Amino acid sequence: MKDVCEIEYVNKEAVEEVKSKMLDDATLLKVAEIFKILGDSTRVKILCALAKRELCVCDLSALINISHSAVSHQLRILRAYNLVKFRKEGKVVYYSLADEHVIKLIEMGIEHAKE
Amino acid sequence: MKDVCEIEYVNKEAVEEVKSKMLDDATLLKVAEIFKILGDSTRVKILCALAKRELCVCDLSALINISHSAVSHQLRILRAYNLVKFRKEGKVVYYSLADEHVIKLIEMGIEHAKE
DNA sequence: TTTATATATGAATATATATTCACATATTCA
DNA sequence: TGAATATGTGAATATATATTCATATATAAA
Repeated sequence: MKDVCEIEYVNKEAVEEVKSKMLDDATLLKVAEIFKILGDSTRVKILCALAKRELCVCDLSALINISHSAVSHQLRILRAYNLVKFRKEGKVVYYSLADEHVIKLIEMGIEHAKE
Repeated sequence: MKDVCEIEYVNKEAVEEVKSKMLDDATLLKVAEIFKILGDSTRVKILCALAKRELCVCDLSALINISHSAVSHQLRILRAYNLVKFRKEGKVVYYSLADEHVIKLIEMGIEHAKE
């Protein structure tokens, strides 16, 4: 790939300039990763719901009309990325947002979506 | 699914309250959609690069070390969502960001990633 | 202790999608 | 016109992942 490009049109200065200014790959990969988490409507719905109020798995299941299992699987992912926290009360597990940061991101997405 | 939930634990008031406050499904789907676009490292790299400077396909290919074809496919997606614009100069097609809005979103993602 | 219920999870399945490959198109230049 | 080059794109492939199903775990209640 690289050697092919040597003999093709490439504005080397431009490429070098941008390369020096760009964030490292690892960071950009992390950026894509967080967006990938937000890039699923079930997870967006869960996060938006939890932004309004603490809810249990069954509530979320009823609210977004999806099986408990599916909700649980998605909550697992959201937990893994520290986007939600939870507390147990007997059999019931209540989920809420880990912090307000995620909502800021989603709100920007909403702005974009509404355009 | 719905009737199963009738006989299970559901805090109906909570669910109704949140449901009334939530954005409609169509909007949330659109939100997830824009995040899905940003949820790929190749596309994030392309957008971050274009945020610095207008670049052609071959430049992008060399910069992020991926085949022309792959870049072209991703640019097609970014074009479809009006995230990038382009101008032709002879054989060469120069791409740039459609607007600064996307970068705001990515910058928030970077903030999150750097935490 | 037995039963019922809320949640979690592994495996299977179905679907989406990123990349590659081959080829098409468009433009420049000899 | 014909060759070279930059980009675009359809099909195939490989991989990721969302959901379902079956089952496990944990807690409460009978």
